[in-house]
Amino acid sequence: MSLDLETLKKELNPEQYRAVTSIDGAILIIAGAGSGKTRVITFRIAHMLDMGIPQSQILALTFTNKAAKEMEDRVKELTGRKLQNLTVSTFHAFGVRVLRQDIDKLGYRENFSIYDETDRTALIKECGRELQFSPDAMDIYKISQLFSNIKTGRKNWQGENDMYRQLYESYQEGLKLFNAVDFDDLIVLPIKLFREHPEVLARYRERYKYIMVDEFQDTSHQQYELMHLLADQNVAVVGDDDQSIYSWRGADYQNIINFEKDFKVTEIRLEQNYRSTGTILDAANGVISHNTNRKDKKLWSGKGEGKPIEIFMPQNETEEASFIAESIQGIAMEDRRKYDEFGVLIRANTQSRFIEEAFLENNIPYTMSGGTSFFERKEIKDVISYLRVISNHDDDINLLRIINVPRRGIGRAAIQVINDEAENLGSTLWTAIHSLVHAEASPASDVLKEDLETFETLIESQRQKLMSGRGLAKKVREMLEEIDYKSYLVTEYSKSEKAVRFKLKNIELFLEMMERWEIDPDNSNPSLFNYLNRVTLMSRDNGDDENDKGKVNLMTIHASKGLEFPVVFIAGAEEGLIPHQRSVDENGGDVEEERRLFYVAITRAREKLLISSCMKRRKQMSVIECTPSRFLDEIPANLVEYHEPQKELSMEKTHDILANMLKQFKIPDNTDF
DNA sequence: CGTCTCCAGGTTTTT
DNA sequence: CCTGGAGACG
Repeated sequence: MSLDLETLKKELNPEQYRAVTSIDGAILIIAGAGSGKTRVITFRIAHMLDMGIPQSQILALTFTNKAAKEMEDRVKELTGRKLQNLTVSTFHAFGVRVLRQDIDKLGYRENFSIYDETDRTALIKECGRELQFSPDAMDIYKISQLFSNIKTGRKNWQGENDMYRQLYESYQEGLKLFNAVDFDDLIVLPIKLFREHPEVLARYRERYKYIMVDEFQDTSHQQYELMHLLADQNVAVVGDDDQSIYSWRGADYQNIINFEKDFKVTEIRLEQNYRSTGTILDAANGVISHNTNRKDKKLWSGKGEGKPIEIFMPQNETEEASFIAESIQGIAMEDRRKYDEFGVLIRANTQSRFIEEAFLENNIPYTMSGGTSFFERKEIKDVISYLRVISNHDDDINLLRIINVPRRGIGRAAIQVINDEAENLGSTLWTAIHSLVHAEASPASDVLKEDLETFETLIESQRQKLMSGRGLAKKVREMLEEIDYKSYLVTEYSKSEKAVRFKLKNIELFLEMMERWEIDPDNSNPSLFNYLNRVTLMSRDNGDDENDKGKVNLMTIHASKGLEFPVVFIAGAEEGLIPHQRSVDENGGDVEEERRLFYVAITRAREKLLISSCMKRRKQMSVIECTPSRFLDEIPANLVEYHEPQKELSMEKTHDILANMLKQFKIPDNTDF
């Protein structure tokens, strides 16, 4: 398509047109939900290219791989160009790019490992053991969060935190020794690099003249800092403070205010919603208006009023699941909709289990994105760990993971020996193993020596193969055969043949994905190192694909941001789930972020929105009575069609809840059930 | 010393 | 369901 101004004027509304054609200077685009944000961004890039700006000067930063990929695809489609020099990437992936070039200046070696949450916890545990922290005193999850906050400057050492200071230092030393970086480092280290080496920064500033940041409300201070360092003057950020849902990860939509302070900003507001019916939009507006701390917006829709929002109250999560499955089948039939037009949104991954079961039972194809990510499955992690060790011998954490998988006689006592040796040498485990095998006076027994040598030879020979030449997937397949991973799975899961088959299938899937990546013509360098970096950053994102066509989309609300579906179910709209109990507890009763989350969920829907709130739900081992989410009360009652519970199973309590709901919603007389 | 077996306990959201 | 630990066995 030619993108002369005439065409743009026709294709876009006046505000969108302004956003697309304002290329110079600092622009803040406040883009309400469904206001055509992605369209604006892609047109903007296409327009810049059309104006003769070289693609290499453009840097577009997003938060998820999905968003980055979508943006890139859409620009390519729109311009019909290959655009191999256009940089569209997540903040973290951009960090990797920077570090890949110059990490040696920070004292790391170039084949560094990136540690995901699993590796990170393993390392913290390891350090904790060395420092003799009692295991009970360690809430790993909390410590991990604390470390993240410390590293990104959100918290200082004070009060009771201080007891973990030594642990943190040991954690940091570990990372450095293993030549590994964690997710926070991917932002923090580039900043450090740019600060300490202005000549490196200058190179990037010279190259990227036009910067764009999507989902700006989700930037952390660090990410803002990184952007600020890079940005000269032409920087456009796009965001919506009402959709800020990552504050627990350091996102701070106050960055919008910082941005206005640090740059001479032109603000453009996109307030026309092209996505949802009037009913859905009014519901969303009704909910979000209860938040006090926000930029006031008036989103409006040109679409008709649409159908009312339906609220259901299943007895429990099993019934909720089958209700959702059956409704999807019903609506698909009645409205002639394909399965991929449905989105089922949940607050927590744990909710997925029952819904997945119901889908399986009813033969509904679905994809679940998020959850225990594919790449975090044990069998996949094992393969990746092998590759990591092969790529970076000093990666102790991954070495420990696979040194006895499949079992090769290197158990706890052997590892103790290796550990001691490493401590003596002040080295990594790999070096210690080498020393134990080859040193004259080795503290290792002959048997152990032999086992260790076999392991060392295995890794070395695989390294020879995998680090050069093509055919990565094929070589990995051969490696798995050599270690006979299949037999390992068979013995390990001897009780469940089904589990074995499932795991083998996952590995097969993994290898196929790897192969596809490898032969992708856009992929200029299919090396092992590049693959590993990519895979770690992808960890949560499913390998999306064409695979999802024709399937119901099941996902957390967080994962649904930026997406839309003709029909949306929100499951588990109960107090304690949304707003989540932990969020309420941790924020001293402040539920504004949870409300934004609910707002995001509602605004995913184009035409039809169904919400369910269970009467009871299993929680840990017991069944608890549930109260409908307070946010349901914030939806204007005239937009809602309320369905009574289908079966009268329980007693007074149910009636109380019902009576409450009746008061809120004034059931229309024609609710027949 | 390594492996196997069995049981308990635990799940907010993600790059 | 899946991990991690304790304890028995070879």
